[in-house]
Amino acid sequence: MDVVSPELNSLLPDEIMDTEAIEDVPQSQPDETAVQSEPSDDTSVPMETDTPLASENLSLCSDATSTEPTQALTTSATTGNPIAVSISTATITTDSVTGTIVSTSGLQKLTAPFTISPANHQIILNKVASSQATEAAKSAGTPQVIKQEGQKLLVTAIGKSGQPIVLQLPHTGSKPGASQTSGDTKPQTPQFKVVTLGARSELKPVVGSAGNQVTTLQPQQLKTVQIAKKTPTSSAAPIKFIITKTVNSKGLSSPTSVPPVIAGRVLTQTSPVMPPRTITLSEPHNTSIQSIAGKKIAISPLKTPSKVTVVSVASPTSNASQKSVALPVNVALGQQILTVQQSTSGSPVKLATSQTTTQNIKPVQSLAVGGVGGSQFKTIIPLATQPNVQQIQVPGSKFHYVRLVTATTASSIGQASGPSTSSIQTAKPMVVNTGAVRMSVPIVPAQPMKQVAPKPLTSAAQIVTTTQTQQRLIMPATPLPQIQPNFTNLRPGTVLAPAPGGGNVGYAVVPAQYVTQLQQSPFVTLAGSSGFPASTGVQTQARLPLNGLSTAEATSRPRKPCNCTKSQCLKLYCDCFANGEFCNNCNCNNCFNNLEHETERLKAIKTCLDRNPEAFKPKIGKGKEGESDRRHSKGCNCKRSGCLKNYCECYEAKIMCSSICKCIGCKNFEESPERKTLMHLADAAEVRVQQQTAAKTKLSSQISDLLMRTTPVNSSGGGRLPYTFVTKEVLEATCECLVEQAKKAEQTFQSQAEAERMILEEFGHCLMRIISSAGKAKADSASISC
DNA sequence: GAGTTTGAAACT
DNA sequence: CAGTTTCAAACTC
Repeated sequence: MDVVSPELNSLLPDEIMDTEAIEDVPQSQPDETAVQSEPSDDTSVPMETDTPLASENLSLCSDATSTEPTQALTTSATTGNPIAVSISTATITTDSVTGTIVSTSGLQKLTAPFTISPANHQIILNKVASSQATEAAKSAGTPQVIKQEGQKLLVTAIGKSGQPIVLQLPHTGSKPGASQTSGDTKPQTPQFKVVTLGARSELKPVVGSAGNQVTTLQPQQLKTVQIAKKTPTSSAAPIKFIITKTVNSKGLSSPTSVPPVIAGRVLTQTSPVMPPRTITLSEPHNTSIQSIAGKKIAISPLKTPSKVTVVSVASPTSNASQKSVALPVNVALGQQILTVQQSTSGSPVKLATSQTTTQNIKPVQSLAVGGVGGSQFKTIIPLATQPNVQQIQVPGSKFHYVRLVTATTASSIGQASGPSTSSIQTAKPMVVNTGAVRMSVPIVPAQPMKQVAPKPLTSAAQIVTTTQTQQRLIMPATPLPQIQPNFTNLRPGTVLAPAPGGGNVGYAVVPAQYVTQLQQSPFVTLAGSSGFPASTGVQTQARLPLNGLSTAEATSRPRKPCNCTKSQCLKLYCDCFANGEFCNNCNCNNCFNNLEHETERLKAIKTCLDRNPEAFKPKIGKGKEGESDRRHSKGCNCKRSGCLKNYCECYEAKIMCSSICKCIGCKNFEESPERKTLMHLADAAEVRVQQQTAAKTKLSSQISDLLMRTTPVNSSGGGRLPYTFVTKEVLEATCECLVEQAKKAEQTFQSQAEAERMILEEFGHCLMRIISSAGKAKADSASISC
């Protein structure tokens, strides 16, 4: 299936996005369990793409055209330690050297022969990002280098610490959007695919050089990379990735059948001759990657294993004990690298990529799921580097969500330049206003995709018109039927996230403040800063659609700041916490509901969920027949308020008590006269307020208008009020008259009372003269007009 | 703004 | 599950 149009493919940026995947070791922290996706854990919130894919395979395969941009997919899994993977450089040359190799540490081996290509087409992933380090690693150890022929693939070390990863990207010869024709000249050049998975934190950069082992690949091969998600629990265990490469040559008929996938750590390409090839690096259980036809990416950690998850998150702590959710999926299409990293709760992990590398990295992620035989699914996710990736934590959810700042994918387009060499650097990611954030909507597996209406990007330069460049946030889906937000109504910056509570969550709106906090958080650092402007998103405070409020309602009103003093904002007493929000601009004391106390917060979330799995679900459910049937999920227990005060959750939600309520003396029912009276009073009060507001507005308008109209005008005296004639000069003259009159009284030795009388009398005369003048001017004006 | 009331959440 | 305590919001003055 072609999800992505060829044009879109052409738009794919040449740059490679730095990717990092962190996997935590679950063992160290007890808290982590709640947060991370565990392989077979049902409780985890599934993150799904809008459209679930049937296959779990992620294929990064370009169509047969050699012009396809190379794609690199990298995923690294660390064991507890934060991993920094940086792609320092990616050079693509037109050389069509066949072959790629992969030699990783002993565990991973590529048996398939590859021709070794020199330094060309190399992508280096290194933790440190220093070239020196890479060199050292190279010399010292067993560098893993995968070289492929033109447009071919790179593979990376997986799960081996200390193993340098070198990716060599065969050059396609043309950048997307740029002169592609040049690349087409080599039809047989196999398309390049890069897959790096499961690398541990200790990945050492290795520069792929000619000397490395190479397995020869058949030219004209279509390669599909499949990466399976790593189970978080297997921290020490080698990560298995599935990389499927399907080789397809343009000229040759690509086999439509998918080649057998080889699972295991070992990358093998057995028969070089065989056109389709599959390399599997994956763990058997979970594959987090899926392709979505709708160009949507979904992350479903647990429940829907067959889904593609693309998330890049910086994990908050440097703490090695963190668990990491193995969501990392990297797929690269066309010279794009998708990096997914997810960390678990725990302390924030800082991901640092070398400056050098980050510069060259493009913030675009592309996910391709693929079909064999040239079918392509592509999901392009613009990723921004460090400032652009932001972590979002939702209570109850076991995932950290990443907010992707919009980046322009079009950079490649703008680059008319060099087909032969596409430097990753060329396109600098444009950080678009955060308001343009686009999110993918969590979806229940069976549900149709939902997506937030894309918002036009406003980035200044290098913007591709394609909508796919927009940012998206991927989140787990949960079934909250009552919350079927109209996503189009969401404000920019609003993030959709699973309602905490897991299980059956439908949709939840996560306030953009999360993003804000994330932005502000030092922990959220993805790739090294490439000088990208930090996203300065508008922070809309959207609330979870609690209390039966529609999303629009929830988003339209700002959340009230809490005033918690004793709960540390980590109990459901705190509305912020209960709504799955971080405290922001609150009046609370000793607040732990923030990123700085993520560990405690996650623990508290877990505690709440243990106590009540529905704790974070909206209390007001939507009835079957519409809003009128909205009712409190548990019912209220009011005793003294008659359910006619805001103490009552039903009344507060503007719904009537139902049979499940246990309230005493309830007056909050349809026929209740008290309720009707209250409603009338409320309505009357509201009307009164509105009227007052309108009156004030009108009065203000009138005053303004009056002032405008009465402003002295030089042009004519028509319509001018008498006082408008009291100009400065007139005033001065009047004062002089009065002073003169005072002097006169003084000279004549008048009494004080008489002096005052004389002055006042003079003042009266002055006024009369002013008024007379005004009347005369008005008459003149009238006569003129007539 | 301080104090009181209220009922959900938390605890036993 | 019931009773009690804690807590923060709602409310009153």
